[in-house]
Amino acid sequence: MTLPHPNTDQISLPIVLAVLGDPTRLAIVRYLASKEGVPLNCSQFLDFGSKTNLSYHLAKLREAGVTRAEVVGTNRMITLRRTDLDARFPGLLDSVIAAAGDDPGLPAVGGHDIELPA
Amino acid sequence: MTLPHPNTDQISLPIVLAVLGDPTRLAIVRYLASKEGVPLNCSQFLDFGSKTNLSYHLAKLREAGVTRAEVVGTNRMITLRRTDLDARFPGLLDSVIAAAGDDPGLPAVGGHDIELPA
DNA sequence: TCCTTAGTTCAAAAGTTATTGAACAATTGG
DNA sequence: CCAATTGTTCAATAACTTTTGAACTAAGGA
Repeated sequence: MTLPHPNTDQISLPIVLAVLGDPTRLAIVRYLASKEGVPLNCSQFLDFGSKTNLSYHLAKLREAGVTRAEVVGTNRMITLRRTDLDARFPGLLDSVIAAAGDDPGLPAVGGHDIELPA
Repeated sequence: MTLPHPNTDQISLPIVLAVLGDPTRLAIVRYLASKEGVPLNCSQFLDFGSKTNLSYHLAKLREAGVTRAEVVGTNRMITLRRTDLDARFPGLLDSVIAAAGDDPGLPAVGGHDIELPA
């Protein structure tokens, strides 16, 4: 059970830009970038939309080649395709994330503080 | 007769990304970047669409803060807002233009060779 | 096995964007 | 003034995107 992803060389600039041009998806990518290296499942994005809506936006991100989704049991572990994006479009992701961080029109990346077991 | 443009600090990242996510507009921006410093009027973009359609796309670019349009007689001289974009979103425009140049899925920037007077 | 959890799929509705042609406005040159 | 040039606006349409709830699948635990 693997989900379809484009190869690195199939990632298209206009599609990536259009996908990042949606505020919900930009927020998701910002959050992923802030937790880089940590695979997150879909429930951890529920602040950004309903379950159904997230399924839609996460599929868009995956199909554009921005994220990778790995099936682990009933979970989809989502990661940023940072290495692939940097190889394909050097500097693009960094400048987008830096720009999003500076944009006062966008919400700060949420805490999502993890409750650690006592 | 001046056309409305956002101030530099009003330029919004998701809007810029969405605007650049359209292939026609990305081509226009690439062309503008390749002719940087040279103000172009709308007719010089006719390769990218019909007159009406260009009016639509150029308005989107202008309203997003990506281009500036100056009224000179019956012409609108179009320029990239490179300085403003670089100030607002450092590195973004450069990485987008570099990425577009590398994307084999996108057409090369057209020649539009100017006929110099003899 | 049954129940729960995680996420997808489907169809409908609502909203947005892109494209077109016809009509229009404004400036320039003859 | 008249005609040409430059570009906009309008209305219609087509196409696409986003959002929603209900139904569904698949894996895991009791």
